[in-house]
Amino acid sequence: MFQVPAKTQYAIRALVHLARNGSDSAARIAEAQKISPKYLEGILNQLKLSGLVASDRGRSGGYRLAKDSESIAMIEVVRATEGEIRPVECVDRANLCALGDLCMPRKFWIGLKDAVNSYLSSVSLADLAEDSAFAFHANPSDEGE
Amino acid sequence: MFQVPAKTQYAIRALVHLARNGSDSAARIAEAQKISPKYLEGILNQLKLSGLVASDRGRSGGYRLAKDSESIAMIEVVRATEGEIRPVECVDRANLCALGDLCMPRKFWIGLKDAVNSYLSSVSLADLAEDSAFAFHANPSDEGE
DNA sequence: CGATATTCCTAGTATTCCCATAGGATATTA
DNA sequence: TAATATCCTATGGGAATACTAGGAATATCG
Repeated sequence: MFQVPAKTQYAIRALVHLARNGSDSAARIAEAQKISPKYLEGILNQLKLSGLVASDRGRSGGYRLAKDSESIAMIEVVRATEGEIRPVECVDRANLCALGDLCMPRKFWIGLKDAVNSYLSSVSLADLAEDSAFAFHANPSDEGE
Repeated sequence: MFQVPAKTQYAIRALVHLARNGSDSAARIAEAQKISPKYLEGILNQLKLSGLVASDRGRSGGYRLAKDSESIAMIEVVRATEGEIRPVECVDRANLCALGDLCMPRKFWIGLKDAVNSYLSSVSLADLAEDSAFAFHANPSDEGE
């Protein structure tokens, strides 16, 4: 469950690459990050449409971050590639659910959405770009074996 | 993103039905909950293998909860239908990731996993079964329109 | 005993989504 | 003008999802 699509993982790695290297072409990012070049092109375009990166065409063109990595929250990246966090359709449609009274788990899903949104909002691209070993979480998983 | 599969939604609704009604056949649960009957059969079987429900065959058989609804955490339900929460493959494989140094987002994903696990562990089936309007979350979403 | 109602098991299928590839049009610059 | 980019559209393979179908095994009730 909650398997993150390759597209989102690629987007994140590409953005970290830009945060660290400043500016680069899609082809070079793809090579450095071991991502299918043509596929990455489309992803970068999507990130551009969402305002996360800017691009320049032509011979010495390429992509760069459209704003400081500190001010890019990871939830923006996820929204850019996958849209809004929405465990079930009815979470953000007020009380309109086709199931009516059968939709008793709705508040439960809203709680899940809030938990995920809250975490993704608390981490910035800059946090990922600095490669020091830091903890994102309060209740760390077992790492010790 | 994070779209919850129909299977998991069905499992939850079926379990709430059992928590409220005590015991029932797959066919009647399916009818009451508007779920494809044959599909639900398989799901209930899966829940049985995970130890969440018990079953009796034969004419007056059916399904019932294998333990109190208070002691069934929602994470158990999710694990029963979808397996472990695992945003990316390498989250629970210590530091062994095929990407090696390129896997800088690993700690980020572990943090997400922890956030989701923590929430799903904090809610019980009993919480869902009582139909009073209660809040599962600390930072509620906008509900006001 | 026999009809009925149930769970249990296996196989198949239609659809959808994801990931990637291909080819080229458009733009910029050295 | 040649080279190097981004940008745009279309397409295909593969996997997963959500069912569907048919029946075997099991228990109950008259």
